[in-house]
Amino acid sequence: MGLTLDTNNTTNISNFEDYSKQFEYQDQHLYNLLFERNQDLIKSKKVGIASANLKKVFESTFKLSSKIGFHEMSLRDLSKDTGLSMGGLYSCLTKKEDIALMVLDIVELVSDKNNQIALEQTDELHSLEIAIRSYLYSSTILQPWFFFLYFETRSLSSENQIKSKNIELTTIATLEKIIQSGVDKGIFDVNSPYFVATTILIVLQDWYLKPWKNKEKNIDLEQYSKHLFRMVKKLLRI
Amino acid sequence: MGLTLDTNNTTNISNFEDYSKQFEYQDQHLYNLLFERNQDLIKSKKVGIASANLKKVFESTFKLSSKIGFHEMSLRDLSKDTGLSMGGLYSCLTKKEDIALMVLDIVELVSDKNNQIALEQTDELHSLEIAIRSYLYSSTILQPWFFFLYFETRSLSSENQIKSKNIELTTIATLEKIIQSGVDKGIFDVNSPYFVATTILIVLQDWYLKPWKNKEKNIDLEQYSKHLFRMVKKLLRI
DNA sequence: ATAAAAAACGAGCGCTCGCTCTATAAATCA
DNA sequence: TGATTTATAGAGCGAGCGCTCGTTTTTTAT
Repeated sequence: MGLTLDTNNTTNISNFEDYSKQFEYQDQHLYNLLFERNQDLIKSKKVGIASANLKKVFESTFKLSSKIGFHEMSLRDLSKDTGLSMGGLYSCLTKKEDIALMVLDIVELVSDKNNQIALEQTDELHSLEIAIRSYLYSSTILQPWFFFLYFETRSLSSENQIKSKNIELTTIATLEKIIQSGVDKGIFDVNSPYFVATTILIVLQDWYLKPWKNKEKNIDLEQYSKHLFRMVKKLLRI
Repeated sequence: MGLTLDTNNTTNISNFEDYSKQFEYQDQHLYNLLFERNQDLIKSKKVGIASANLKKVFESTFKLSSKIGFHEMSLRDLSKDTGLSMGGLYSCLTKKEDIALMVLDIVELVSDKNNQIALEQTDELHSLEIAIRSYLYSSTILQPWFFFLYFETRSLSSENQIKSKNIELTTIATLEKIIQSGVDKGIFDVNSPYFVATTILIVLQDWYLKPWKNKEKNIDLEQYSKHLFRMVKKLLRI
């Protein structure tokens, strides 16, 4: 806070490496942010200790729950894998569900930012490219977070399930809005902007939900991004 | 068995109503089939009683687990919702996981049949249309089954997780094979048959995974099917 | 060096889980 | 009708759950 350098809005989105360098929701920054945004849940006083523990908690949670699910992962499993005692765990949590809540918070934050960046552009095709890249890049860096939220939404309260669902609907609506704008200008030719928007989103999701599919086929991030953008242009008759 | 009339291979796939009439994996037939295929797990001797109980078990399981997840659904919840006692439940199960195993079995069976039908066709574009329709139609009738398997694969043993994953990979491979065949004949023009195949699959999955999205937008099965097929033609430059 | 504050520890609490098992009821057969 | 098989009931079992809390260890301030 205060010293963050990239409050300017010229987000570099042309390649993953540069994007990754200026992406603020990762590593130390991410866990410090979690500490700041959840001080009501966290007993620890010092940011350094709390965020080190949070780091362990999330890394182990993603590791364990990706195989067996969040509910099947016990806090004793988590304690063993993090190396923290039960007390240690509960110094940065008030209850198990808090883990899922914090994931929701971060994914929501990043998704909103992605949508916002896409809508700032003036050229519609470029806008779609920006949307695709920022979504792919951020969900690559935060893959376990996006994956977790998708599969564990049902572990949340119904209020928060709606919140999670709305992240998806908002992104579709953002894409649809851009496409519709291009249709209105006569740049795009498409029957159903909604169908194209929802298709883009699920292809974006497939990237972080089933990374093994692309690993098996040796498709890397840049190839995937180009495939998708080429597909979008076909669907929009560009 | 024996009296099933549609062992001929002229499966009617041109509209949902006709397809639904001759689709054998539903209602009484489905639960009788489950009884026959899992007699090692089922204590009940009489098919009528066993399949009536299985029907209750699966309907309640899908209802309860779709909201909170399979593992979070306790057998006491299930007992209450089905109206069966614990003993009644365990007359058609040997353990909770059996429910998930039987879902895997049915979805695998139906998916294999879908792939087989698609590969029987000679014309590639028609073949894709058949694949899309049969997948959409069957997953509409068995929506809770397909949905359950997708979200509860992680409740299965790692051996069965692989089985579940392979259903998906086999379907993609089937679609890719058809597309590649069309490319070889010069009918289709496409960069990556695999990418188109995987995109088709995830759009098919979106239909049964997020039915509320299409309900909200008043998109029915026929519209969805046409949208998807039109998209496929665009991607294949037809 | 000493006192105060913060963090880590982990046994243990109350409870719910999947599952079993015996007693009872219902259906089927002789 | 009586005998036998089949199905249902649901209390109870041990294990494991999320979470707490008195205690100990470590850090920080004086």
